[in-house]
Parts: sequence; C-alpha cells; structure tokens
Amino acid sequence: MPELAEVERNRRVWSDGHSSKVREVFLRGEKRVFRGLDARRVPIELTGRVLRASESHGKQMMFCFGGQVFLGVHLGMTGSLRTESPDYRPERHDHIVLFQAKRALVFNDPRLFGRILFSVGEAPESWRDRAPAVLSAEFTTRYVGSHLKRRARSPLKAVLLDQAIFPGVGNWMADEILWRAELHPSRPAGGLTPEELRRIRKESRWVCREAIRRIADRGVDPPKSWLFPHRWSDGGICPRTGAALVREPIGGRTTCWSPGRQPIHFT
DNA sequence: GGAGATGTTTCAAG
DNA sequence: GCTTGAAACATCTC
Repeated sequence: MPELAEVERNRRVWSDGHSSKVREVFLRGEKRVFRGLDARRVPIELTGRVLRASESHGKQMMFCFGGQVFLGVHLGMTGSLRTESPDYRPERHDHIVLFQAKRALVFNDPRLFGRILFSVGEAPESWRDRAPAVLSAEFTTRYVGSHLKRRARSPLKAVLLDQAIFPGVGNWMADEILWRAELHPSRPAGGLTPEELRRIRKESRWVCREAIRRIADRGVDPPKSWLFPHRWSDGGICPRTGAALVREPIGGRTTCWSPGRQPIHFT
C-alpha cells in the first residue's frame, strides 16, 4: 500500500530500531527484491551494526547504519515493514529480517515488486540523485511547468505518476490531485494554462502534506470529503458534485474522476 | 477460474 | 536521441 505517506509510515515502524545493534540478519537472497546486488554481502556488512537513522523520500526509504552502511527499501506494490518480537520465525514472504535485542525488523513482500538497495561507504547513487520533493522549496510552478512541457503529449495522469517529477505520488494520489485541481486526467500535460499549472503545484503539495498528517502521523485514512474513499470501486459518487464518478484506465492505470468537475475542454 | 491490484523497468515503435 | 505505450515481473484477493 505504498505511496508517499504510507512509505513514511512504514519507515517510522522500523525507526523503533534506531540506536539498536543488529545481532543477526535473515534473508532470502535469491528473491527478486535483491535484483542487481550481491545479497551475500548484506548480512556480512550489517551484522553488529547499529541502526543510526532513517529517512524517506517519495516511495524510497533509506536506513543508515554505523560504518557507513546503507540499506534502501522500496515497497513496490505489496511490500510492508513491521516489527516482531526478537524470537520471531520468518514466514513465507519475509525477505529480510534484522534481529535486534528487543525486536525484529521485518520486510515482507508477496508480489516481489519491491526492491532492496545496499551500499557501503556512501548512499546508493539512485538515492543521491533523487528529484526534489513535492514539499521542497525547489518544487515551484516554473519547475513543474518545465517538466510537463517535456511530457507534452502524455496524459496528465501518466505524468503525475512520474517519480522523477512527483516523487511519492502514486495512483490514488494522482487521482486526488487532479480531482482537486479540476483537471481531466486525459488532458495532455503540455496544454495547461499558467493558472492550471499553479493548481497542479498547489494541489500536489496540499495532498502530500495532508496525506502525511493523516496517514503517517495519525494512522487514519483520508475522510469522505476526499476523492480517496470513493475511487476504489465502480459506482462511486463525487463528494463535491454528487454525480457518478467514472473509472477507466488512463496512462495504463485505473483512473477515477468526476466528469462534471473535470471536463475535457482542451484549451 | 479469471481479472485486477496504491509500481517500476524494459523494449519497441513513433 | 527523445517520447510514448505496452508488456513483463509474481502473488493474492475478489
């Protein structure tokens, strides 16, 4: 269940293990989540290290250990982090478990779309090269506009999902942003007026900030006044207009929008 | 049994 | 060389 705020919530679960040493590492190194790295190094480097700090950025998380050891986690579509007791026995879809004195930090991912990054000395390149956060000062209307221009012919929905532009925005957040900005998800990204561009930036930031407050800080789902609870199945009603919502694939993903509120008038 | 799922990467075509 | 769309990845749930 991992978009920006869910990712941050998962990070906070493992942050229980800050300042504690890793006594033992369990991992299923042959699994796809370790693609692109030599998984045998992971237990060798991590055993005996203290988890010093962690950070999330978009859909990525980085856990930093003593000795400049870095463990990155991407939850993919079905990944999750949780803690268990120190005598926990790893189960079927647990791919890495870090045992500490008072808990076990567990990464579970049935569908294996998630990914583990690992490096020693400095953080992995993809972490160092990440795009500006939606909530950062660099995320200006000018910045958004220049990136949308490059994707001029793609539907807005597809561009909102581009992690190099909107880090952390996933399928439901993209729908929420477009619904609030009153923009049809099929609109070509290059055809927005300056005013519409400002709305994209404003609502992107609002949805990211509020999602973190509710989901990461308080652990509750967005309320009925959002598109969120109405978008998951056919038959949903727009909480602003009272009209039927539409669900159709756009940009390769299930997309939900409110026709009266988000017209296709190509300006 | 079949379709679809809150994601990314890769590949081929335009 | 860049953009774009579709397929592939693997498993579970409805």
